[in-house]
Amino acid sequence: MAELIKFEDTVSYLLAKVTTAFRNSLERHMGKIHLHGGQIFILFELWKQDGLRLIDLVERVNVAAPTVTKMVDGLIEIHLVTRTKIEGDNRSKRIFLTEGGRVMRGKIEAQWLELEESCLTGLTETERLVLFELLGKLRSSYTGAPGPEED
Amino acid sequence: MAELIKFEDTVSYLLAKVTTAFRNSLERHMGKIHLHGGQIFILFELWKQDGLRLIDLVERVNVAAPTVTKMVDGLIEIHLVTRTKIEGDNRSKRIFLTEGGRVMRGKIEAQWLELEESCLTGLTETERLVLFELLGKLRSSYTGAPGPEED
DNA sequence: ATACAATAGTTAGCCGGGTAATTAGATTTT
DNA sequence: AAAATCTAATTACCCGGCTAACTATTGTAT
Repeated sequence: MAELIKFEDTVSYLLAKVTTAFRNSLERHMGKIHLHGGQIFILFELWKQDGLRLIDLVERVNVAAPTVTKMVDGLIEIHLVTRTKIEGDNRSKRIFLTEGGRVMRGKIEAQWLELEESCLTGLTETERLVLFELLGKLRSSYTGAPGPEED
Repeated sequence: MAELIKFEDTVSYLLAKVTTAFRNSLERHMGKIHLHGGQIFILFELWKQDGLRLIDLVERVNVAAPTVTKMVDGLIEIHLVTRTKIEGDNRSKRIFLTEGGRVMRGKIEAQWLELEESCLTGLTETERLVLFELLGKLRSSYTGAPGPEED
């Protein structure tokens, strides 16, 4: 008879629990400044380089195109970005920060620091560094390896 | 002038990226056996104790009641569980595994091990242990601390 | 010029999370 | 007994992810 896995003893199990908890915490923190958790990743990229096309955001944020469309829709509704046609290519559109979108950075940074602190309480400085390192490895193990496609 | 945060250098940023990557990987692995990523956490609990009420699953899985309702709906559709009224309290219902639901455990364990290995490739045994430890601390920092509620 | 292929973006619809409001039944208070 | 409260579950609706399919436009081949 096959022996049973203790799911709770796997990294994947803990990852599942931690990731939903983190998403909730992110949403709660950003909700305090009337934003949603996903939108800020669009802003992160626009702060680095304004006027990106949707497809550029898709590459940089690493989520699917329809997801970016919806996030941008939300940001347009609250007047943090605009979406304008490109001259020379009627397919593309550029997304630009509004003044409000630029100003929002301060509030988001404040919430981000709170978020960071709230999830790292209880960890020593060394543990934080190690965690950062390991999460980085996890990330690249996902993005790097395409994974088996057999069905 | 306020100095700008490098969001990419925070644990929260990496956590966000790992979160979506992990969720995608989970969905892809479970999709291979025609399941969805959230449903298995219901099964985990029913394998430990069959016949739980919805509210019991809410506590154990740690997601909101409507989410559990939807997951159970999905599991009923594919005939892995049933939902039956309780005698003595017409508000509650118990969720029971079907034979198919019990048999599915083997397939899920296989996919789970693949998932685990795919995300841990590139980590040494020591790193895996440390990661497990740190994720455990993260988890309890979320579940343990209610967090500030000031608005 | 015409046909075909590639690209940019959106729409539709699904699951996983959430909150708010609702229904129905059980309990408690008066 | 009647009213009020609490509890269990569902429904409706939101955002964050996805895939598939569709619209337009641009580019390329014939």
